[in-house]
Amino acid sequence: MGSTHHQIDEFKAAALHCPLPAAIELIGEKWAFLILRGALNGLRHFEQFQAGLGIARNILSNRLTKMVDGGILLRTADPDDRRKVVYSLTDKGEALLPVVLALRQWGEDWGHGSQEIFLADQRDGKPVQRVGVVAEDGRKLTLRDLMWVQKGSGRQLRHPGVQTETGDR
Amino acid sequence: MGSTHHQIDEFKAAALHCPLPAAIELIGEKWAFLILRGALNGLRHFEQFQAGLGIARNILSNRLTKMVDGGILLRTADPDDRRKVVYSLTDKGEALLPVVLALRQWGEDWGHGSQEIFLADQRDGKPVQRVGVVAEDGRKLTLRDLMWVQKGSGRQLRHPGVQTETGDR
DNA sequence: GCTGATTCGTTTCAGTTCGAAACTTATCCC
DNA sequence: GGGATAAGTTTCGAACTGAAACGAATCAGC
Repeated sequence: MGSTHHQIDEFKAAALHCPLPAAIELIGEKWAFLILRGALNGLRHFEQFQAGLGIARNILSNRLTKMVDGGILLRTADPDDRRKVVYSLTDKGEALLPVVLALRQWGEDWGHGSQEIFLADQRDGKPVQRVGVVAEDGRKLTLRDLMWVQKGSGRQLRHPGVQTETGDR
Repeated sequence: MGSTHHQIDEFKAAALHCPLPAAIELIGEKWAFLILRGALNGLRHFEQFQAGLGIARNILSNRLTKMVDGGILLRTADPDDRRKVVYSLTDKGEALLPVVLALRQWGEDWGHGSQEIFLADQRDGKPVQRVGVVAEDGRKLTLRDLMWVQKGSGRQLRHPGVQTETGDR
């Protein structure tokens, strides 16, 4: 039972209650994420998503159903044209905006296609701040500034990222 | 050519230069994202990822290679044990922390497994702020507070999310 | 230096998912 | 009524996934 196994166990224990795997089941998939981006940008109908994203119709149908079931999208009949269905974001879906924007900014930063467009505050037209991890006092934090703390006890658990290397013996 | 097609064209034009699809190719996939989470939490070796995530070995191998090729992970020989390989996050990989944290917070907010652990500032042990979209003046913004603006021209392009409904005729 | 265990993969193969195209149903417009 | 449009569903070959077995290199003990 060396350092390695202890670390895996600790990780697995923490992962048991981690909300990430469930979240990833819902939107941690190429098309689901692109559908979400489309919805955030105003796409609302099946044909819009299909033509806009270039996704196969059966896959689109499948993903929309999953996202509706997952509470991200709302499926309603279009009152103006009953052939159409309106897929609109729920509050839960809109709450994913920071995730999408964070990934978008990351992509811009690291050269995955730059952009001649930016997201701005409607009130004054000024660009929004970068999404980031911010301390209570406003300092921008990086991985090495962070630690996990257990609620209640306040016990410090582990530094994410930085290794203790020869930690236990 | 009604409102619908115009909207698709506009979306597709914007999507052409959007960094998201490329970013999603790299980490917009269940296992890649979980590997990233593992790496952010200190996993470094093949066996750690395999046992910690419960991923099939061939898939893990494939994903690690893609993430190394994508510049998110660095593959180095372990100097202390040449059987081992160290997978460590590059700066580009660490820069994904806000994305992971944003998704984690979203999962917590919307009931995908709560957590008795929180991420804190090492300096004072206080929890980090919520990740979000913030205006230049510090106001927290929602989808309806935003608009796209073209760089240079300053031309306002579209409100994300909210529809003009009967916009063009 | 021999033996067995560990680490990081690769190979194999059955099962699942994906995707392009054709098809179906309901609705709209004229 | 007739043609077009919207939202799917069906079909079927290609691609991907995952469990298990296998393989090469290294290590630790003796």
